[in-house]
Amino acid sequence: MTDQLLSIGQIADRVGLSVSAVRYYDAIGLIQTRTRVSGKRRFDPDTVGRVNFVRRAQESGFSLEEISLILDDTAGGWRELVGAKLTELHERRDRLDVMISMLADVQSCGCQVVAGCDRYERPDPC
Amino acid sequence: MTDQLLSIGQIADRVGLSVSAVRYYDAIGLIQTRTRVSGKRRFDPDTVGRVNFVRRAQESGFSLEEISLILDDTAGGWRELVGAKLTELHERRDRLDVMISMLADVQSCGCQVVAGCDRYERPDPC
DNA sequence: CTACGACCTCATGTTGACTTGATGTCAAGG
DNA sequence: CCTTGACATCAAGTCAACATGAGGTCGTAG
Repeated sequence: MTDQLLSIGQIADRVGLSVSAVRYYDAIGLIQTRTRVSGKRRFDPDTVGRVNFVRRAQESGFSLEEISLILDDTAGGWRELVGAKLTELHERRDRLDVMISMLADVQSCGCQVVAGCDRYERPDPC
Repeated sequence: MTDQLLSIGQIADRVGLSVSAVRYYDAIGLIQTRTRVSGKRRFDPDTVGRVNFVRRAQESGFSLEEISLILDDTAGGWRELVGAKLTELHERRDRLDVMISMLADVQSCGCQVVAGCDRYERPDPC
């Protein structure tokens, strides 16, 4: 066994990120280097889970700064933040639904070019 | 009546964008200046609808370049593009749902700090 | 001994979607 | 006639989230 600490390359591999991205996360304090072995970073294994969370949160539109706040806030303020974000995500999903049906609508019309089609504005046929 | 063409300021007001943003859209060919009156841009009124579409599409994660393609492609390729985007949007919505339930889950746990909570990784309680 | 691969730092480049600043033009109102 | 406000151009700045490149350090394999 290689000790349970992970190198930056191992972290990168396990989460599907580049080494430089992981280094960046470290630099901005999103993750923490547990210790160094002759200058090289060694991470706690649970960093993998943390970074995976980061990636999922990013996909949902959170900035790295927001994610940092949510993950590490110890004052309890994160609950409020998460609540606000949830509202935002619900709105986002609603808009996404609108967009989806609108696109589906546009796609199923007979128009040659979308710019000339009114389905992207009104619900009536072209 | 002021003639039906709109100034850049009027466009900006109606879509809730800055004048410089509209100018930018013009510069990259996303919208078109119909004509100029002593150097000043005059737009077709339907530009408003077009820009509104642009904003909505942006909210759903399209880049301006993609939006341009979708709006103006005359070769019919846009249908395919829109189809691909629809698939993408569905995936996005699914991930959003996952994220929403995960966040809701995390929020409703008793943890002091999210980083120490495992709900963002597994479905079991903290 | 040397080469290699993985790591290091620090500085700078990249992309998208704008914004900001400097400087100039133009028509209308007082 | 002069000022004002809306417009114009062009260059450069901004922000996030990295990527890239130069130059140096390690430990190990051959």
